Amino acid sequence: MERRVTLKKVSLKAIAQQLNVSVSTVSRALNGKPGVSKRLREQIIKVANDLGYTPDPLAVGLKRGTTKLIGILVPELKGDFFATIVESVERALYHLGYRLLLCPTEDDPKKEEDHLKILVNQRVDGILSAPANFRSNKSLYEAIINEHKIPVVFFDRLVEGVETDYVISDNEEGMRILLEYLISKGHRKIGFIHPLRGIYTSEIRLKTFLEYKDKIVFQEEWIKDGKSSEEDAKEAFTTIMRSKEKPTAIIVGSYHMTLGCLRAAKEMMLKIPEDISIVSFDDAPWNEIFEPPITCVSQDPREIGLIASTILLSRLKNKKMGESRIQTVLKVKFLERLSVAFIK
Amino acid sequence: MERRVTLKKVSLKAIAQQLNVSVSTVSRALNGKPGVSKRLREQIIKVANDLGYTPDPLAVGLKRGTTKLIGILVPELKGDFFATIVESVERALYHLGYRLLLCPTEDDPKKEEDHLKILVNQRVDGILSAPANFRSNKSLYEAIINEHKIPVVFFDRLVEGVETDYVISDNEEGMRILLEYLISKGHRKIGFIHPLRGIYTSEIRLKTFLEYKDKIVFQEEWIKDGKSSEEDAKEAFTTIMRSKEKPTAIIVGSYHMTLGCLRAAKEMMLKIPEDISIVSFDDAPWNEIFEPPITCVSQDPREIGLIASTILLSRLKNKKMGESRIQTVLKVKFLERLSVAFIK
DNA sequence: GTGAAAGCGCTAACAG
DNA sequence: CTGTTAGCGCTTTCAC
Repeated sequence: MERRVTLKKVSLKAIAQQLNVSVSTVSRALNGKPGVSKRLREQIIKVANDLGYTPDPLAVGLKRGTTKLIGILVPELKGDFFATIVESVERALYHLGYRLLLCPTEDDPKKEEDHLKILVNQRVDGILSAPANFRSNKSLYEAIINEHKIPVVFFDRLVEGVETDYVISDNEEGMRILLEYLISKGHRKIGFIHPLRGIYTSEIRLKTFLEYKDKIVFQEEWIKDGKSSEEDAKEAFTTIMRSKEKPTAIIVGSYHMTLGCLRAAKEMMLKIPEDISIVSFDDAPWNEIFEPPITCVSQDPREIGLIASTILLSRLKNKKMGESRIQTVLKVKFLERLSVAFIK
Repeated sequence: MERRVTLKKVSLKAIAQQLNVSVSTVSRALNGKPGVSKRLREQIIKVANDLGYTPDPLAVGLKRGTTKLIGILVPELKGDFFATIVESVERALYHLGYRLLLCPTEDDPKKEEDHLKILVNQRVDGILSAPANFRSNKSLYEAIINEHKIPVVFFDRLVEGVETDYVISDNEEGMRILLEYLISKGHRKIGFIHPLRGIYTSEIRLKTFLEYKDKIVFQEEWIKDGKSSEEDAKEAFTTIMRSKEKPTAIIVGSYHMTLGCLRAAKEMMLKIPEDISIVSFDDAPWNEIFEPPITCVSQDPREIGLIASTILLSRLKNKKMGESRIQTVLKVKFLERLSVAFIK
């Protein structure tokens, strides 16, 4: 009794003809609109099922202006964090009939802009975005929200000044935890390899780091832009560790870059934590398996994805939730492992 | 001289009115169709640019039956391999104006089926798929290809018997390399934790492993279904290493599962490779950083994505390439590192 | 070379 | 309750 597997193009018209009724009646019946006799409605539904009817989303979209498409902008997919968020979002939206238009930005505001314009053009119902830059594309986002009335929810990052929903982690707190921990372990000479400048999380973490200027031994050469990439972080790490005066600990601003730093340490035959202590932003499955396991502050990407989806969904349902913004800041979790030495 | 950032709904009609010509002329002009005077065409193009016109993809799709949408089915995003493929595909298709509809299947044929039906319904122009199962959904795929005429390109995996393009890796060869290597290192007691049964790569690797039955010490309890998951692999590994008679080496059928095995080894205080040798399918950035670095056969996800996209693109261009199928089998690369001991 | 008209599949007034 | 009509934005005959 297998369901027909080959759903040939069957339109409202086909159903209408088969029952000798008009297309509009069929439309009403199938959409649960009032104004169709119970008996006829049931017949129509039956025929529709038998024929394997599914509405043409293009036609519906054209007419109704709603596409059941959600655009999701992420800098990248590699490296578990954003991948997990996207998976989580997909699971939350899937059963409600929404589909994901995937837009990797590579942290390039220009590519982000292109994607955004296309999403508007495609008439997506909503947009989830981890923006490439905390300043760029501000007016574009505002136009999308205010003029095109497409709900936008930021996650992990945001664009400063854009009034909309978001779910991010407490990056200040994350940096403070890491710093306080290192200090408590006796470290004063502390370096920071931060993510690509311009990214919201990079700016916040850097800003918070700089607030500790006086509590630590501050040295310009120990602060480097790892550009969110494994290679650049590797180079940054190497440079720092080659300088005359070395730090005793380095804070690494993201999981990709942690890989780069570990690679560099390995090549330089540096023992962690004996020769250099390392702590990192973001956890990953392999962090725990490394020798030594890496101490870090972590965010839960699954939760971020779920919350972002939930917020978007409520906007979608409730077009007129008005000005009340849902802005969530998640606590980070501190995972103490073995990558930090105690300094006397 | 910034480009207008807020492209309000501007249609062909708007342009037509502004120049006092008909909509059809504008359409022709903008689509480079013959039958418009050079002068008029230029004017139209200018006005279109000034107004920031972009064709409505829904309307175009409805009319022309082409949507510039590509569906991509992957089991998951976590873990770099498929994430990198998707990124690579996106980069290849992006500049040609194609967008990705992301469909994570979680290796569930039912979810795969749902996604496929929706993709057909959405009238995607093409489908890239790493199918969840080497048998399921065969007739659905065939219907999509033959009846709906939507080109399908399999990557990494395929569905047996479905006549279409694909790009996969040489899994038999991969398994042979691993096995021969272990044997050359003196191993005879070899276990295998394979990916979820039913997945193409799992079946092939298992089949090839079994062909070595007579050249190794074969033991049922050393072969386990790691279900492509970290947890299941961890449990499988633990069980195997608790059995009375232990293998000296274990082949792990995918990168996720490698993490699980390493975790298990750590918990059981097993030293690699002294207590147990490990080799793995698929490489990952962290494989090299582990202590010891993991010996493996690897495929290049970037290349897989690129080839798959290229094939699809040529199908899209050349609807009538006819029966000639492009079926690519990529060589795997063997990366010898330090996770295998030499057994006298 | 250009315009008018039909229609893709659907929804939503407006009439009966 | 049901059918007719119009139209979403675009492409594509078919006339002129």
